Amino acid sequence: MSQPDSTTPSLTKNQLLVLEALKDAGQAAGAYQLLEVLRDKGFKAPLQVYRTLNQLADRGLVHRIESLNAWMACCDDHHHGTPIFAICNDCGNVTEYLDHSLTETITALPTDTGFQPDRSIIEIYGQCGACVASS
Amino acid sequence: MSQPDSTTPSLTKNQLLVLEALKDAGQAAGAYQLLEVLRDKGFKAPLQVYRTLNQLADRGLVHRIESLNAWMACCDDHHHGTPIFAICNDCGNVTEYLDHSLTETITALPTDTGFQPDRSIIEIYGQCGACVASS
DNA sequence: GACCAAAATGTTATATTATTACATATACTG
DNA sequence: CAGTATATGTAATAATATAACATTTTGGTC
Repeated sequence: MSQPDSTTPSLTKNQLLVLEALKDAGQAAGAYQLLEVLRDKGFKAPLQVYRTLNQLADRGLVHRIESLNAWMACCDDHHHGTPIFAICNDCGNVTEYLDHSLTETITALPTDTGFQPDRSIIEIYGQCGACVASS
Repeated sequence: MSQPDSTTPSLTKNQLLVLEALKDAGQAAGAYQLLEVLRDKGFKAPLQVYRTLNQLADRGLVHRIESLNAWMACCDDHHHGTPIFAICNDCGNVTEYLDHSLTETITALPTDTGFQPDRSIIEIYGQCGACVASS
């Protein structure tokens, strides 16, 4: 092998910057929110952020939360399977879960109609443990 | 009049117009797309459409497809349970499914962390039967 | 190193989606 | 009818995302 590491083969400078900014955020963050943080590092336009986020998402290093128009660093660099997000109505915190059997159940669902599933989006809203406890 | 029918208690004029436009579309449609259609009926601003779509969604008569920023008329006026959408990568068609047990499985998932699920979003991308057949 | 091609990046402008703020009208309740 | 809540109208603007094109960097080849 010529690559340094098969799970993270040479991220570009921008990819490292965006990934780090997202990890630093500690939570789901919007593209413009990341842009503000990254201006210090020389970022100037939204497209720089969007492009990089999409590149990282293609590698499975970040996920897009569709219902929030936000992005989150993957919980464990480069897993397989469909991530499931639990989003708190009160504090807004997002937690990523993985459940292989659930992924199978879901993707199996529409196949009786000939539908061939590819990828799926699962986002669950509710009240997180901490917010339940303090309410 | 009091209420003509407990399942559809007196929709307002705008609600009827938007719901009909969405049903006529026969597919998921964006808010601005609906606005164009509804200009004939006197609609002039996006907010008129968004407001009405949200009212209809609250009643369960339309659903929002988060990953498409689009809206769809409910498959069977006012069901319970989480709708599941299968979206074709090729033709863009969206089909709504209902699966009560799956809804339970999903909402049960994060409860071991104290998370109290409320509502969930499930959108599956792939190739629909028709597109599989013709490819 | 000189050269080319491919990929990545920079930059400007613009498209698309959604909401805020406030004015007006309509419907329900006592 | 008065008062209130809900629905609606309208204008302005915010928030999110992409198109189009210029430039730079990277990686291979001679």
